[in-house]
This record gives sequence, C-alpha cells and structure tokens, in this order.
Amino acid sequence: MKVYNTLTRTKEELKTIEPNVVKIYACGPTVYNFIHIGNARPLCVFDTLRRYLEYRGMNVRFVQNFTDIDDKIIRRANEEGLTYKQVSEKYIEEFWKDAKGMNVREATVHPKATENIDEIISIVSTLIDKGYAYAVDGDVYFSPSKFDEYGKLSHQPLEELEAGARINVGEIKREPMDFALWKAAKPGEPYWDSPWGQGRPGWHIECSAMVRRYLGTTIDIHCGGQDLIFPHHENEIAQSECCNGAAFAHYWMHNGYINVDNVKMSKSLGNFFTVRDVAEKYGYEPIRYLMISSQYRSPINYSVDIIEQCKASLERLYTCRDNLDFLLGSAADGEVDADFAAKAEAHRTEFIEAMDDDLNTADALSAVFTLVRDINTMANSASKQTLEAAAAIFDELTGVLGLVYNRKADDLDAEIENLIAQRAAARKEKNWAKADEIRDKIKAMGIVLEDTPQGVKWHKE
RNA sequence: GGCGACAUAGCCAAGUGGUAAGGCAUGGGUCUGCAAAACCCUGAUUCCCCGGUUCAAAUCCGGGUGUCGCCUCCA
Repeated sequence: MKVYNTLTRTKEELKTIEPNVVKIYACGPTVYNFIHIGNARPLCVFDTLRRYLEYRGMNVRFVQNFTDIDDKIIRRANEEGLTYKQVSEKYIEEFWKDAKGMNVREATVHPKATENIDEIISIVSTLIDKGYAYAVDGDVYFSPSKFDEYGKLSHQPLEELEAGARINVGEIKREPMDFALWKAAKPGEPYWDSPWGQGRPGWHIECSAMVRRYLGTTIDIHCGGQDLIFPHHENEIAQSECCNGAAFAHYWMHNGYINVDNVKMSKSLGNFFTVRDVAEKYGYEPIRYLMISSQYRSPINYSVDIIEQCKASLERLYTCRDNLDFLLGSAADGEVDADFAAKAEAHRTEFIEAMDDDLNTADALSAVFTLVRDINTMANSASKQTLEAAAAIFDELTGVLGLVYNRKADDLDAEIENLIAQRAAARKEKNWAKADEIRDKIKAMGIVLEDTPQGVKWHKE
C-alpha cells in the first residue's frame, strides 16, 4: 500500500517496522464538548485505514488518546460547576455515542492524558537532563532552537516560524518558540505532584508519552488533521526524538478540513455543526459516507444539499442489500453464477487497487457501486448460492469502508406487519381504495414499502 | 512576508502522458393496478485562462486568474 507522507511530501510504499504489524497513533479529541463534523473526519478516515489494513491481513495496533485535561476542559468545568473529571467523562460518553453511530470501532487502546502523568514526568525529566528543556517557576519549557531538525514536518525553518510568534505578557519563557511541557498549577486548578512542583502537563507532551508507553519509541504511522501539523505534531517530534534519540514516526498522514460555506469550520469561528445535530436529522451513516466520498486529503465542503446526496447514495447501496436478503428467502438452489463471480472478483481487485493508492476511498466506492449494478441486474433470477456470494462480497467491501449494513437488525414492528397483511388482503379483493388507504397510513408512519414479485418488503425511511 | 492545497458536467467526485470512472439530481423508456424499486437510454467535442514540450496533455513545464488553509487554541 502507498501512503502520502507529510514528512517527505510524497506517496511512499508503506513499509512497517515489524512484518505484518502496523503501529498507528491518531490524535484524539479534547473532551470538553460534543464532537463536530470536523472531528468526525479523522475518526472515519483513520478507522477506514485501520479496517483496510486489517482486511489486508495486517495486525494493527491502533492507539487513539483522549485529551482529558486542558484549559478548555477546566473552563467548561468552572462554567458548569463540575469537576474537570466530570466534564471529560461526560463527553467521552457522548463521544462514544457518536463514534459508534458512525461505525467507528474502538481502538486497541484509548489512553487518557491523566492516566499517563508518570510517563509524562519521565519524558520531561529526561528532556531537562539532556538540556533540551528548562524549568522556571514551576513551568517547564522546551527549546526548539536546540533541535536542529525542528520544522521538518511543517517544512518551515525555525526563523520563519518565529516571525509569527511572540512572548505574551506574563510568560517567562526564554525564546518565542519555546513551548510548555509542564504548567504550574494556578489556584483552584487540578494538579499533579512533580519534581517542579504541583502542576499539569502541557498539550503536546501527552501524545509523546502515550505513543511511547503504548506503542514504543518508534511507530509506523501517526495521523491527525492537517491543522495539527504545526505546532502539535512538530512539537511531538521534537520532544520524542530529543528524549528517545530515535525516529518518532515513519509516516505522517493528515486529513483535510471540513469547510462550511467554503470557510474552515472551527470551534473558535462558531460555524460548526455537531455530529449529534446532523445525525438527528439525517442519521449517522450519511456522515460517514460523506467522509469517505472524497480522498481524505482534499477539503470537503459541508452543506445540507451534500449530506442529502450522501443519504440518497447510501440508499442505493442498502436497497441493493435489502433486496438480496429478501430474495434469499425464496431463491432456488443452484451453482454460483460464473459470470457474476468473475465480475465480483474484478470489482474486488478494483477496490483493492484504489485503497492501496493512498486510501482512495472515492475510487473504491466506485467499484462498490458498479458491483451493486451487477448484483441488481442478475439478482431477480439468481440462485440462492449466487445471492449468498453477492451478499458476501457486498458485506466484505462495504465493511472495509465502515458502511455496515444492519437494517435487518431493526425490530419488526408488529403493527406494520399487520397493516401490510391487511393491505395484501384488500389488494386480493381488488379493493384499491382500501389498499391505498392502508398504504398511506403505513407511509405516514415513516415506512417505505416496496412491492416485489415475491411480496411486500418494508423499511424505515 | 514564509509554506502549502485546490480549480473536472446542475451538484458531489475519481482520473498524473494515450483520447473523460462512479454517485446524486434531470428527461425518456421497460416493468407495474397506481406508485416505488430495478434495468436501459439521456449528459463535459472537453477538464479555470494563456502560452510551451510531445505523434499524443485534464494529466508535464512556464505565466496568469480565482478559492481556501497553516505560520495563534483547533481534526
């Protein structure tokens, strides 16, 4: 598989440290609020990466952290009269509702910053011992000027980066680019004991600590949003490489933004949509579909029109799968159709080629849709075995994309079944008025009916 | 000022030298009690503009124009 590496700005063949094992770290959310659709992108994209690597037989160690202590969480806690822990726990719970709705699987480990304070202190101490960091009045700062390779990820020389930086009033760091590894506790703030007094970790250091603890000093892939390239990821590299004396991550993958009205969506601009809000209106799956409908590095513009298109596209996919289940109920035994088997194999190959090329999910989806057309064309007259083969490859490919068909898991509503039976009776009597009346009643309940030669099927709108 | 991304049909979106995938929407048809669903047909003489390289360019080079982003918390 080839992946675009931000470090080298080229697509490179993915070569892992250990054969058949991939160590991936993805920066997770700061849990102080519901996640927004911008947060949903890396979740869906890198979950798809993980699913695909597993599909290709790799053993994936996938770590995604929760930043559960930081200024925003503390502020939120003060506003709501809660502890920082109550805030983070609440939003971690809400995170999981949204993540599971979008079929994002749990990572191998979901460490929290506050559970890794010892590891953080250990790294900070080492950095001070090696002369890369210094303590002042209970704070500890890292000096990028001591690290020759600083800027290698964002491809910016230190001098250029410095141009935009400045020392704010009250800050006691030596140079503008220095950043905090450890912050002394202010009155009323949560704190941990450390060699530099009571305080809490800075933002960047937690990732370095969790990477080392859960994956080791060098990992294969580190991923996150493009806006994390600088300063967050640049700083992680500096901390980890200075501390460990080893390469930090071989590949850096960064997803593009979600824009709204062509402008970057962000918490600070206030133009953001939460995943929850969108899901309540359109469901979770169209959100996932949107995230994989284009290549992960290009920007996506969110709008109501677009999410509705996604919903409609998804409908085509799931209607096909519905139909297979339905036809399987009455199909006759027979051989797997050779013509279909060959087409399915060709589509699988197209799918894999697309995904191998830097996770080209848009192209992979195209292979899925042509598979769907081939299935639809042959399904009505196919044998049971052919239908089973079709369902299997459909589930295989959509499963890799995290579009998980689960419509049949819906509880069958006895009332609807009953109405359908009544309608069938009315139709048998050719009492069309009554049949239509019942049909409208069912429709009003948000149920879509489909008449097929084999009988009536239904599903929720 | 430094660094970077993008510009393909009404909309979304693949395609990095060989003559424009796929989806949504639209219109026509087959099927159907009607309607869905499904299937078939319907779309870019052309890929922001201007030059250049080449037998051949959406794809490479040069120059424009436009949009967006990072350099400050942010996925």
